[in-house]
Amino acid sequence: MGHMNTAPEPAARHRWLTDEEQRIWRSYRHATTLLEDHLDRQLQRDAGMPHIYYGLLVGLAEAPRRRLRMTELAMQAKITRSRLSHAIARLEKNGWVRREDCPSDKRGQFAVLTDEGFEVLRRTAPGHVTAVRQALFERLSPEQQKALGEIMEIVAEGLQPEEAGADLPWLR
Amino acid sequence: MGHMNTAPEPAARHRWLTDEEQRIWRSYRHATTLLEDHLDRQLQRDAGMPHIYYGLLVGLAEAPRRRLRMTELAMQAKITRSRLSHAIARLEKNGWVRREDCPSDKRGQFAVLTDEGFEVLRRTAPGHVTAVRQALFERLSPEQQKALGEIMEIVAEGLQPEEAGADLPWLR
DNA sequence: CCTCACTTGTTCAAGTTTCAAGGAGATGGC
DNA sequence: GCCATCTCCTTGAAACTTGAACAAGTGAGG
Repeated sequence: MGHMNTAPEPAARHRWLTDEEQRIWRSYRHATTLLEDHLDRQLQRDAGMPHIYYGLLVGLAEAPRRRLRMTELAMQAKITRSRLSHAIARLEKNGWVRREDCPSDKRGQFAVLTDEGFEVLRRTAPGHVTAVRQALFERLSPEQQKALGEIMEIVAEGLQPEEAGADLPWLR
Repeated sequence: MGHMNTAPEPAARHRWLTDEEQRIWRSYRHATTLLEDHLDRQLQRDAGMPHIYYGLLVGLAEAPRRRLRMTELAMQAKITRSRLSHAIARLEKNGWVRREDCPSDKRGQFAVLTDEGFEVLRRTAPGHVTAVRQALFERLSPEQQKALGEIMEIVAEGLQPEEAGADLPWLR
């Protein structure tokens, strides 16, 4: 919206990125794009699904009784309920997930990992881990790995959809 | 492919991630997902296009005569030609980009940033830079910024589609 | 009870991305 | 010149994502 020098926001907020910051930002964009594409293709090829769908199966596999309410799964995967609904429909068609009604809340649905889904995971997880290891961990020193973890934690913390904004409801 | 203990690859390659590595990997996934979603919504709201499309306009704005061959633009943005073709079609419909034939190669097309497209960029760039700054740079110490740049450069280097694999053609 | 506000999950339509296929032009050997 | 082959870019269909709208259910306060 605001775009001129005397806009509502202080001028300091409109300052450009320094050359160094631009360089860092470009590297970030470049690397994250390449890595996501790489893993997406790896999983599409080896497991027949995109990375995000794989993450859903992992989420279910780690949950008690291998099931999670739709909303919980959506939050854990950081996607909208709508997107999850479509995704589960597809995974259900594959036979890897099954829906179950929630007895205590008639609106609720559980997404349940089937044995077949678990099997897919068991079969493809090693290859996926290898891909992550080769692309990331094998290339970074222990110090860099530690730094990366800290940095990403800070960034994520600043963007939490709920926790951070919950006490400032008037902002949205 | 391989999935049992005595598979073609050495057992060492199948070792799981340590707890620490898993923590780092989760933070990475979490942060990059949130940041991309955040910027995508910011640009969809303020500029009426997804982040990647915005990046295409920036690429054109920085090019000599504000134009680039389709293939060059696709490489710079790290997307397929097909995807670019669809994207440019949409941006053309918005009046922000125009196609021009290449005189020296009749197969070739230039994507050219229109004045209107440049204007959109001029109007929305400050807000975008602010979003990046707030989400990333304002939260990291100078040392962390430096580390992030180095890490991302290393990761990107290992995933270059062409440069890196070109001398190992038998791998793909 | 009843009602109003909220939550849960789905659906629809529009937009985006992917993949395979293909038209058209360039290139290089013969 | 001619042919096979490669490159440039587009196309179409299927898969995936998004945001708004919605039906159904919950729950707190009267």
